[in-house]
Amino acid sequence: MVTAREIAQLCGVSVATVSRVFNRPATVSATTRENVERVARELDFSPNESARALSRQRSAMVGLVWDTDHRRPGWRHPFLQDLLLGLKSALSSHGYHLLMLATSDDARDRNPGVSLADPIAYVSMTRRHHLAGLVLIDSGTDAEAFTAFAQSGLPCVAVDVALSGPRATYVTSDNAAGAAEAVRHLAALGHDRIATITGPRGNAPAAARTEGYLRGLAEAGLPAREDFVVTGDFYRESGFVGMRRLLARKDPPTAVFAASDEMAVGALLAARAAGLRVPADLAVVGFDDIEVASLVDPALTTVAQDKPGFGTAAAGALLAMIDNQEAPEPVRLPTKLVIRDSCGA
Amino acid sequence: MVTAREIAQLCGVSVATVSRVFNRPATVSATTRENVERVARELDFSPNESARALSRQRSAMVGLVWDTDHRRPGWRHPFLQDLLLGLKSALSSHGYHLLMLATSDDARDRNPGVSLADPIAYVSMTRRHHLAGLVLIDSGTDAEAFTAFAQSGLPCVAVDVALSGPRATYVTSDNAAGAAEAVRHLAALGHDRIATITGPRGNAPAAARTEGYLRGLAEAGLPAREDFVVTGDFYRESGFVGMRRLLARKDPPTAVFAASDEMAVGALLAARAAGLRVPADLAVVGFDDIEVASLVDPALTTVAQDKPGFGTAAAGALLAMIDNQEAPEPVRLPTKLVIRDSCGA
DNA sequence: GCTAGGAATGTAACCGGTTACAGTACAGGA
DNA sequence: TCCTGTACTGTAACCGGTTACATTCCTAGC
Repeated sequence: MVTAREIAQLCGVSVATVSRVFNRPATVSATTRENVERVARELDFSPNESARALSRQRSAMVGLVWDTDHRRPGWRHPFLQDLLLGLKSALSSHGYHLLMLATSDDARDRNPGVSLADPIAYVSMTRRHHLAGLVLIDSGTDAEAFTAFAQSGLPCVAVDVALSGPRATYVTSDNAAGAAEAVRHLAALGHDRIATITGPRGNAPAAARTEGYLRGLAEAGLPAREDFVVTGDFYRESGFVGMRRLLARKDPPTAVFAASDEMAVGALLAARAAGLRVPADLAVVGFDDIEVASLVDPALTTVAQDKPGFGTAAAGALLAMIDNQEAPEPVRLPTKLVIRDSCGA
Repeated sequence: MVTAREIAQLCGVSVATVSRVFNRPATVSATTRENVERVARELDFSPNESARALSRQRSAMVGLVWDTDHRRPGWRHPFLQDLLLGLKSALSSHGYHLLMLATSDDARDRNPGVSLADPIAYVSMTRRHHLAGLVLIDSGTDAEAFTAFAQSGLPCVAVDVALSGPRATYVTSDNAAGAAEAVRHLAALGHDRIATITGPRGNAPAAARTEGYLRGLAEAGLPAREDFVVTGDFYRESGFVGMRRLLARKDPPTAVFAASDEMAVGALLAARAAGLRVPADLAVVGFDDIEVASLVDPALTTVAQDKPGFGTAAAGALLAMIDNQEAPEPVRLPTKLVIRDSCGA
C-alpha cells in the first residue's frame, strides 16, 4: 500500500503538493503535476479513502436505506435491480459508491408497528460513516420514518415517497397521469363500467393512481362510482379478493384498473375463477410493467414505469444537492402505457 | 458529532480507556466501563468509522462486486433481492455493511470481450477502502475475471462461480443433485425420452446441471442421447429455439429439463407454438423457482434454489474468513423440487 | 533598483480513533 | 517490611490524508 508521502519523496516534493495534484490540479505547476501523476501511475497509488474521509469530514459514499416490509416478508420491490444499476452507474461516474446500510436490528425481530428497524440507528450510522447523502427506498407502506432522515440535514432523495426539506427531495412516476391514461384507454375501448383496485392507504403513489383513475373517468365523461373503488395493498391476494368483491356487485364492472401488476394478476386469477374470459368478459390493466406482466395469459396491458430512470434521476438529484446545497424539485418520471392482450385493444 | 475525547473528559478518563470500553471491554474495570457506557449513551456517541478504519487498517465494510452481463443488458439476476437481504442481515449482526463497488467504467461503454468493467480498478478500490472482504456475484458467463480478486489475498466469497484460494471460497446450489432429482421425477412419471436445454458453456452451475441430468438418466436406467442435449444460455429465447430444435427431431422428446426457469418458459412457448399441450404432450421442468414459475400457464414444476440461503451462507463464509484466516469448504446448498403443473404429476 | 503581488510550494496542525508501552496502585508472599 | 505480580489506566505515536497559513521566488510596475 503506497502512500502519498512515498510519492512525495520520490518526486522531491511535499505531501501537500501530491495531495493538491489529486484535489486541485490547477494550483500545481504543469511540470510538477505531470511528474507526480506519472509516478503515482507507475506505483499504482490512489489516496486512501478512510484517511481522506476522516480529514475532509466527508466520504465518497452514499447510503442506501432499504428494508422489505417485515409484515410481508415475501414482498419484493418491483424493480430494485434496475434501480440499483441506474444508481450505481450514475453515482460511479462522479466517484461515489453506494453503502447498503443495515442496523444490527436487521437480524432481529422487529417492532411490529414500525417500518424501519430503527431510523435513529441509521441516522447515527450516516454520521459515523461521514456519508455524503442518502437514498431512501420505500419499504412498503408507512414511510413517515423517512422524515427523520430529511431532518438530519443530510442530502436525501427518496424513491416513491414524498419527502421534503431543505436538502431533501424525491423521485416518483407520474402516477396520476399514467393511471388516467390507462382509464382513458379502457373508456376508448367502449367500457363505461370501469373499476379500480387501489394500493394501500397512506401510500403516496397509490393515492396518486387513484386520483388519476378518477381524473381519467372524468376526462372520458364517465361518472365515478364509489362502489367501484376497492382498496388493495399492492399484493396479489388483495387483487384477487378485490376483484371477487367487484364481481359480486349486481352491476359488475367490465373493466378494472389495478394499481399494481401483482394485483392485476390477482384480478386475472379471480376472473378466471369466476368463469370469466379476459379480455372478452373483463378488461384488465395493471401498473408497473414488471417481468411477469408479459408472461401471464393473457399478457397484461399495463402502465410501465421508467425503471432505470429512477436510479439515474435519484443519483442526479442527490449529486446536485451534494454540490449545490439546494434541493431540486421532485422528479416526476413519465410513464408509458404498454398495450398487450388483457384489454382486447 | 461528539468524539471520544469529549467522553473521556466528561468521565475523567483518557481517550485510550474510552476506546478500550468499545473494543476490549474486559480490560476495563467494571465501574469505569459502566460510567463510560452511560455517558456515551447519553450523548449518543459512537466511534467514527473513518477514523477507526484508518487506524485499524480495516473497515467494517464488505465489498459487493456485481455487474450485469453487458452483452445482455436485459438480463437480471434471478434472485438478487433475496441474496442482498440475506447478506445484509447476516453481515449486520456482526457489524458489517455492504459497499456496492462501482468503477468509473460502469458509466462508459465496455470492452466487449470482458465481463467486468475492470477487475484491477475494483481491487485497487478494495485496498483504498480497507474492505474486510468481498462478495462476488456472477454477472453472466465469463467469470475468470474473479480469480483476480481471489489472488488479491482479501477474503472472497463468490456466488455461483467456483473460486478457490487461501482466503477464497464460494457458495452454490447442489446443481447436479437438483437436476438429477428433476430427471428422476420425469422418469418416474413414465418418460423415457427426456431432453435437456443447458446453460451456456463455461458456466459452472450450467455444467453441474447437465452432469446431474446425465446422472439422473443413468439412475433411472435410461440411455443418454447426444441429440437430446441442446445448448442454451439461460435466457428465454434460447429456451424457445432449443425446444424448437428438439421438437424437430424425428423422434422428439416427451419431456424436457431446462437448466433455468427462463428457458423453461421459452420451451413452454415453443411447445405452444408447435401446437403441443403441456403437460399432456410434453412435460417441462425448470430450475431456479423464480417468481414467474408459479405464474405461467401451466405453472412450472421446477428445482427451487434456497435463495435467502445464498446470502446467509455467503456472509457466514466471509465472516469466518475475516476472523479465522482459513477458507471454509465451498457451500453446496440443497435444492428442492417444487411440483406444479407442467409435468402432469 | 525597489517593491507589490501573484504563483508555486512547504510546514505543520488537524481529522478521530487505536494500541504499544510505560506507569501506578494494591494485593499477597517471603 | 519489602518485593513481585496483576489489574488498570495514562501517554503519545501512529494510521494517511487535507488544508490554513507561511514562505519563497518571480515578474511587472514605478
